Amino acid sequence: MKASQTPPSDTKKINNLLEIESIDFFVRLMGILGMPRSVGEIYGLLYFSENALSMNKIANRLGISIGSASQGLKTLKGLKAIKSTYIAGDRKDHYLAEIEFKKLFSTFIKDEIMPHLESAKERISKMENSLSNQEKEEEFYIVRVEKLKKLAKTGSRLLPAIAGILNLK
Amino acid sequence: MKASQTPPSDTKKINNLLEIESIDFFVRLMGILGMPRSVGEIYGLLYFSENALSMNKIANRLGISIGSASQGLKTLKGLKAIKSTYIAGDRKDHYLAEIEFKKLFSTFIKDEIMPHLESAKERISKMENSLSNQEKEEEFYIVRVEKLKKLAKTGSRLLPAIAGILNLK
DNA sequence: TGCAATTTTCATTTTTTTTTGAAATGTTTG
DNA sequence: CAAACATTTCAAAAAAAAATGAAAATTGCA
Repeated sequence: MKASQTPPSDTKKINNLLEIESIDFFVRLMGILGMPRSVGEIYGLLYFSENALSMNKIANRLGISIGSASQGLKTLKGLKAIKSTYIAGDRKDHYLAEIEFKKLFSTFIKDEIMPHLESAKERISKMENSLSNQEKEEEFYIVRVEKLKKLAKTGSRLLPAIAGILNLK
Repeated sequence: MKASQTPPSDTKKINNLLEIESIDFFVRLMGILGMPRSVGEIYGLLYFSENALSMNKIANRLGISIGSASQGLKTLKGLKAIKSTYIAGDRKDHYLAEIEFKKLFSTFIKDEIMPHLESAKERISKMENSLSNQEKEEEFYIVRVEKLKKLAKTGSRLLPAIAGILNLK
């Protein structure tokens, strides 16, 4: 039990306006990316935390279960949105926000969106195969399938390009 | 009651492989955009339908309630992903898929994402205001707030740019 | 205008997703 | 290596989102 230096306020529930706004902000942002509330909360808390926080502190301050905290941290690690640091003389893992958002977004595109594109291409092939010989002749079906192929192609170009742009800036 | 021309197969449940694949495809695509299953189903059905379908036919073929169908069509109209056509001698509205996806995506960006950006900017201001005088001096807080502002700015540039690219292609 | 057809709305139900927390697993060090 | 601490897992509970369907509103035409 270390209690030498007063911990700023890491131990109790979130208190100040800044944290509340930050959490609110990231809960919404993560929400757009389809991430659960807890993921946004954790990131929002870490974003304005000057020192690394352990899982327990995070769960305590946010008032969420350690199960949620564990799961949320795992997700954030996967997105490369946080990093762990080792704190001398402490057994626990401690987490810091990765503040380069480009990393978060490009990981998101690469890991969450691109795989969909791959399976989309397969499904488009299936559609082509399931066209009857009659349908294969019809302008209507030809155009629809072409459009889908073009969509997949555009996606395959555009998404990595976006991820790339993010990595420059 | 009109029954002069045999309706292709609009009346009964979805049957062929092509429709199944199409629905599957668009359910997933709409899912990525955070839209409920019914929205993807409706669009997927319309996408390979050569003739316009009424709400009732849609609900019937998909086996969903008219409430869902109504709500889903409303969403799709909002996204400009479908258009209504008038069919002579029929009171009902009939719907066709808008196959220019660019329209769908740019509407999505404009209507679903950009508004978030606006409120994000407000929230960033709130964070700035809630910094204590002490915090205002600290590098740490200055950097974090700056990063957020940059994020908002990048979003404000990049998203409309993407919508623009889609509208050219 | 009045009526029947169509669509929308919305309280309720169903389904899906997220959270919880206790047990299992893993890890460090005395 | 054992025991104390930390983390993960996962079945069950809670919460959130979506679908249902009947009632209300709207629409168009006779």
